[in-house]
Amino acid sequence: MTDTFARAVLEWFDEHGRKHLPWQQNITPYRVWLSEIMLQQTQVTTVIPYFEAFTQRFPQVQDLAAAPVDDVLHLWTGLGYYARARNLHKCAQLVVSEHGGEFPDTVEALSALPGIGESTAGAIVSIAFKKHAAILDGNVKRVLARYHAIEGWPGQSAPLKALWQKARLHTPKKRCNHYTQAMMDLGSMLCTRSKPACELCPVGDGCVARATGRQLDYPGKKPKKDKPVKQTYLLMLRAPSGELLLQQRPPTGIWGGLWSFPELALDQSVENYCHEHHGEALSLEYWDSYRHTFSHYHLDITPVLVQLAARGDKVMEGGGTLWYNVHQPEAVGLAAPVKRLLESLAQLDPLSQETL
DNA sequence: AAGACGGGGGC
DNA sequence: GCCCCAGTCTT
Repeated sequence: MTDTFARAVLEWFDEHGRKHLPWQQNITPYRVWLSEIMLQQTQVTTVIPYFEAFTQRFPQVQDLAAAPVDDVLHLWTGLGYYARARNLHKCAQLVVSEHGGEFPDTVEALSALPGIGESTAGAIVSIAFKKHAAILDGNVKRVLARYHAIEGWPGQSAPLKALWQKARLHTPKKRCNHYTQAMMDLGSMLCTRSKPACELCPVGDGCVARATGRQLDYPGKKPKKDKPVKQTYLLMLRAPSGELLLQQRPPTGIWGGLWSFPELALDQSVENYCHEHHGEALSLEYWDSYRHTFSHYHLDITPVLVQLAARGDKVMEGGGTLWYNVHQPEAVGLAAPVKRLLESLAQLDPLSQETL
């Protein structure tokens, strides 16, 4: 029997829910999976153009599995959390090699794949396979925390466990796909973080937070920590041809697998570094510093444009380095600040397109 | 259980 | 500026 909560949510969905998002058309497990991975910690309006680009470039999971990981990171550039892109690629390869190119249809099997946790698995099972499974993403957490007045920050295990219990309790066996979509819509359209539209809410009557006027107290906030500040030079080493030296970052950590400018700690001498690794520098241009903030620290970046006298043979070609022509860009993943700097350099140096 | 992991948008 | 977002993985 469908409980009254689910029934009210479904009724609201029929009238007001979103049904025209790109991944809601031509629904397949591949498209649902791709959208769910992109939507992890990322908002719908940001995701849409990336989803379109990916489905155009990789229409089937086999296309994604067969692509070089650099192509995947290139298309992912700007979305953030780049481990998602690496896991996406690995997952596609596993679906092809271990599952015959078809996504499994159980939470257990899906959760075993890289990048898919219990909530994403539940979303795929319910939306793509139309089977019974619960989800618990940021929207559902907010709706349920308010409705049931669940105290505490969901990053802690007790509140999280309580929220999962309520999520499973309310998830109906019938129309589970619509219910899953409906809860996400409810959270993003009505039960918003700062100005919930409780008067329009289909479950407002039973909501404890509304009854007590404490909507904004739920869900509990993450305890804040001071973010440390790190500082770095980003060296834009320019060859006589105008090309810029990029290095590939290690697969894990900040900007994992992306291509970036060589970094240098602020207490190091740019002059010495350049001379040791790249020979004579004709000029050094220190650009204005700016702050790039991550979820857990601030990075104060000082870009330095270095005009090299020669490309230099101390840098090996391939094996983690490349010379990047801003007018003939390689299909590689770039961290957002690096992409912006390269765009500035392209503006600065319109002549170099004649050099190739 | 806690920390790591991006970038963008709302306010 | 600060906060949060269609979470997952590692330690």
